[in-house]
Amino acid sequence: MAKKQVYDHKKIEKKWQKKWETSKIYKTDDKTLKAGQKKFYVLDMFPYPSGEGLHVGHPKGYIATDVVSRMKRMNGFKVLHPMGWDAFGLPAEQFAIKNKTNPMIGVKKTVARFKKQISIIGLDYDWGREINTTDPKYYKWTQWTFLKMFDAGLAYESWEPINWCPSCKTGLANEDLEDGKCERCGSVVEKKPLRQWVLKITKYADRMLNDLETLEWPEPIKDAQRNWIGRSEGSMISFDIEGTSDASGSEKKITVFTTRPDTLYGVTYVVIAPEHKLVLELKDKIKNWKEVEKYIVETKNKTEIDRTAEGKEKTGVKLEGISAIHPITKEKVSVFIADYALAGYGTGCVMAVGAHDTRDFDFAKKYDLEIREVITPADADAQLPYLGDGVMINSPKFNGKKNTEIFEEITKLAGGKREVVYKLKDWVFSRQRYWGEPIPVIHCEKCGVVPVPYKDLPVVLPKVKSYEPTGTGESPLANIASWVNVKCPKCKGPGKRETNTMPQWAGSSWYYLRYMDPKNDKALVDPKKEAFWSPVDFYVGGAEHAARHLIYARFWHKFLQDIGVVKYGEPFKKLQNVGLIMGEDGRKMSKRYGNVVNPDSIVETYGADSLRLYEMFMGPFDQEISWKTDNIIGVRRFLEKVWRLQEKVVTDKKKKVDLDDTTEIIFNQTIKKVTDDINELGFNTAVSQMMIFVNHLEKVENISQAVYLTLIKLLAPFAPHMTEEIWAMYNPKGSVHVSSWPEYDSTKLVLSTVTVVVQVNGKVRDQFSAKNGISKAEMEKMALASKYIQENFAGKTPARIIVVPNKIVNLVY
RNA sequence: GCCAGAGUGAUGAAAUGGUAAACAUACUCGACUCAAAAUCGAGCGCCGCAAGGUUUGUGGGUUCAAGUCCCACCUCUGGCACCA
Repeated sequence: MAKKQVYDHKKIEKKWQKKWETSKIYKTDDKTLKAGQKKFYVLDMFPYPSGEGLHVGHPKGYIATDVVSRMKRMNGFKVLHPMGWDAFGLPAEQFAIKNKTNPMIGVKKTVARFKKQISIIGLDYDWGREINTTDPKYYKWTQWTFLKMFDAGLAYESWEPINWCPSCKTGLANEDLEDGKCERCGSVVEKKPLRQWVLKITKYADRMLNDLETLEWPEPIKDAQRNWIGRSEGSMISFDIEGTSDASGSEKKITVFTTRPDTLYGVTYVVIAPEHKLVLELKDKIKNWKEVEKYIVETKNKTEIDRTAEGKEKTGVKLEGISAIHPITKEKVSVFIADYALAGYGTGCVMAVGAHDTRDFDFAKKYDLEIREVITPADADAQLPYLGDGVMINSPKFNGKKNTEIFEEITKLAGGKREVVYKLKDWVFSRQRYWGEPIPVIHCEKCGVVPVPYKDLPVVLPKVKSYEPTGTGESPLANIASWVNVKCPKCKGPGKRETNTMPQWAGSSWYYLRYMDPKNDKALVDPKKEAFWSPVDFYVGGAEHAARHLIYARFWHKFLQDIGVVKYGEPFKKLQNVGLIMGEDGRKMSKRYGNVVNPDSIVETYGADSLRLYEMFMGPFDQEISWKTDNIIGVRRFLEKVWRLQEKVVTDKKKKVDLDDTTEIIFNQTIKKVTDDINELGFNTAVSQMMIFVNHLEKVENISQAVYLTLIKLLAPFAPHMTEEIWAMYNPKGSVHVSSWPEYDSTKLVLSTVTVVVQVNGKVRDQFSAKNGISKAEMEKMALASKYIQENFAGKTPARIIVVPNKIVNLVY
């Protein structure tokens, strides 16, 4: 190659980013969608555009999806790789409060900044599909889906307690609390019940659980979802409360849910959650009511964090004067309230078996209650509480049986029934804040809750003077009389708009569908486009969304399936988590620690291609790794080596360049490894394989154009700018990014000569080279003839010989 | 407390049960240079002058062979809703 140019990343990257923009090579073509076409929808969890801008950790996932999408495009797939903004939520609102400007303005600025930072990295997004959850044209459909849920009876109003800071006069999320105190002002946080909109996500618990099996997700994430949904099979069993029979003779009951009905004979007391309504109903019979009431108040003022932070120490109060009747033995058992029972799970009541449950054991020990063993452990040394399986004792009719085999029978005997219970709670879907989608309903004195007619959507967020919380717990929207007061769509009488807004999760629960058809004003998504692109083939984002975002989106999707908007039952077929990039000091990148590195400066100094390559090379993709600017020089050197290889490329077509054996093998191995590794997200090893190949090519005198351009193709997804520049030198028209992905010759992956290791008792002692495919017998012979064996074991016959073809002969003496 | 993940050179790391440390950074020495940078070459787990020995958090086990599988433990990271 005659031309000797320096690798000038600034010039090259600017030039191609511009060219790609004008040539639109990354535009997703959906004019002609046919069923048989290969499609690949690859998606990043879209960012919240904060004022701080991007640090080098953010683009790691974007670069990975970019590498994958570029390879898929070269493989002949129709690729959908979009980007957008999840821009509702607190930070923009707080910015607005501070600057007294509409959050829309702040969002515009931060989006522009983010987009610029993302753009200089050279990602192949189709920006024609950019979406923003705060755009009324977008949230029209968020509101539309809410109305559909309302129509389906899945949205209801309920009084739910929130964490309330009496000094800031706002509601707080659990994460805004520190030891039960407001993170910002330190006041003790109270529980305050507010009227909320709630979505019946629990209706989908079973489906969400079962369909997990169909997903190619990391097992830990599936586990997190299973735990979040928390299905348990158990028994509902009732204990009569002594002396509470009414006129008809039936008594008040304490109904417990238990996963261990087999331990029923071991019940020595019963626990009711302090906030359970049954406690109030029993008020007149409780002799120590004052004490009980005090405990209830204490519990109420504890936040959930507080309640859980207490760790092992169990507290509770005995309800004096109250006894429950054991449903089988008819024995009297005492009744406690204790905050380790939660009203929100199961029935809110627990049957306590000190001998076979850790919490019950701790509690029984503390209050000196009887502990009655009903299962003999398989292991005689086992200590109480014994949680495992065994043989029943102290349980008439069941003694001698295995505990695992009596669940049904004992439940029946106790007059109970088997039931399935979920941990999953319905989704509290309203926020008393300004910066969110207005919930599209109207409250009418006569007609009650009336949905806004579909034709009136979107209900646009009005401009207000103050974005501050009102102090009453209501959204700032409540202060805008002109917006709040409307006619009831039904009776035309006076009505008031709902002033609660939706949580940030709403917009992100379905955005992947909007990318398929971003400009559609008639429907959430065109059914043909949905049918073609669904599901998302590959979804990448942080593991912190394992439970919340991914549960909400799956719920939302399944609802849309039920009303016929989507056909496929799951939104995200394959999921991969990005490992965080930490600061050089090993801590999270944050302004607070002063360890933030911006991509802009790295791109300036080393180039976007080096940044991309480094983030892919630095380690396993899903692992958390510390950033190290010093190490970028390694991938930069690699790119320069690739660039310099041009000097060895033979362009004269008459001159034939033969591949020597070794080069040919490494060449084919490299194609295979890079292809396989990208598919399996082993980006770091894909890069190192290319390094090995390039290091080898440096030792070779001449390189054929075909081999060089194949290398360029393999490298193109990682370093799109430099490879495009090199490609253009040999192919003035076209782009490497729409060229075809290389294939390897599977007959040329192994050298004709292999090194065989001679081991004695598993330790390496000698080695010899042999022809690839050498027979086992031949290997054995050569091993016995090796120098080490001759010198140390001559004449001795090994007790055993293990031969691993082409690799190892292990002699056992 | 529960759930999940991770412990390998100075550092980031690699390794279908089959030669541990590929690739890269840092470092040392050398070549080129008046010099420096860049580049190239050599070395680089630990002990040892060497021969050799030894090494994947700790302790056991399975196996001809263990970083990899099993059991127990320790440490770190992330998540959590004491879930009956």
